[in-house]
Amino acid sequence: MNIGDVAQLSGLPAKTIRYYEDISLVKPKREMNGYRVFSDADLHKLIFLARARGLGFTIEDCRRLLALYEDKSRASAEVKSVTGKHLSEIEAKIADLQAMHATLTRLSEECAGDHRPDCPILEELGSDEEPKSTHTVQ
Amino acid sequence: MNIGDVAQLSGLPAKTIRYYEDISLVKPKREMNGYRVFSDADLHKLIFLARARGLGFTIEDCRRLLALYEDKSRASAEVKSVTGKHLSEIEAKIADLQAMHATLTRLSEECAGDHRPDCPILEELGSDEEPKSTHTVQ
DNA sequence: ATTGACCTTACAGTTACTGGAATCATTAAC
DNA sequence: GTTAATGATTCCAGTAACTGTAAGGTCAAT
Repeated sequence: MNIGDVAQLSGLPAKTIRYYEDISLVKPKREMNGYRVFSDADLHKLIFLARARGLGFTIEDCRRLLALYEDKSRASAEVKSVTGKHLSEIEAKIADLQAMHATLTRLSEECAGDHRPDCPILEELGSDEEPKSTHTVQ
Repeated sequence: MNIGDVAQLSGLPAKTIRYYEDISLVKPKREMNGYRVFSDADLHKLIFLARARGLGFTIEDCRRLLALYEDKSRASAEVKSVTGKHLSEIEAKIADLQAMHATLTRLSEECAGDHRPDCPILEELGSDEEPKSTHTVQ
C-alpha cells in the first residue's frame, strides 16, 4: 500500500504519517521509485496511533504504548500506569478549564454587552486588587 | 522599575516579559545602560496580561482586550464577544476531555493492572473493529 | 579587585503537526 | 506520443507561547 491508502484507512493525513516515520513511530519499506510501501502491520500501527492520539496520549506515551502492545510478555500494570497518569492530567485540565469557565461566565453575565464602554470583564482584568479568582495555570 | 521588579509584582517570569516586548505587547523605555525601565502603566499592563492569560485567552485575544481596555470609548459588546467565543472554545475542550476521560476510565477499570499481559486498553487501541468510542479531536 | 545578583542579546528547543514549493512517478485521456 | 491529472518525494518554514542555555555587560557591596 502507498501512503494515500493508509492515510485513507487510518484517517491520518499523509503528512502526519510521514512525520511519524521521521520520528520512527513507523518504518515503512521503500519501493525502487522511492515510494513508501506500508504492510498490514504498518497500517495496524497507524490505526493504533490514531486512536491513542485521539484519546489524548502524547506521542511519547504512544511510543511507549506501542512498545507494550508489541511486547507479548508485558505486564498490564504498565499500561494501566501510563493510562492512570494520563487520566490525572486530563482531570487537572478539566478542573482548570472549569475554573476559567466559571469566572468568565460570571463576568460575562455581569457585562451588558452593548454600545456603552462600562465592562466588568475589563474592570476585573485591570483592577488593582486581587480579583475574586485568578488562574495561574491555563 | 527593572524587569525583576515587575516580574515579581506581576508574577510573570522575566523571560516572558521580554517575550511580550518582542511581540509588542509592552514597550518599556530603556536606561542608558540598556536596561528596560517599566512605568506603573507598564506594570499595570503586565498584570492585565497575566490575568487574561490565566483565564486562557490567547495572546492575540489579549492584544485585542488590551486595546479595548485602553480605548475609553469602546463598546462593552466587543469585549463580551471575545469572551463569548473563548467560552465556547473552553466548553468544546471540556467536552472533548470528558469524552476521553470516560473512555479511558472505562478501559482502565477493565484492566487488571497486574503482571499478566492481558490488557483491554491495548486491545481496544489495537482492535480491528471500530472501538466503542474513537475521538478525533484531542 | 572581586564576588554575586541582576541585566542584556541571540539562538535553539519544545509539541505535534501543517503549509508550501519544487520536483519526480504513474496513470488515463486524447 | 504527448499531455494532464493525480499522487508521490524532499526540504524548509511556520504555528503558540514560551523556556533553556550560553556568553557577556552592569551594579552594589566588600
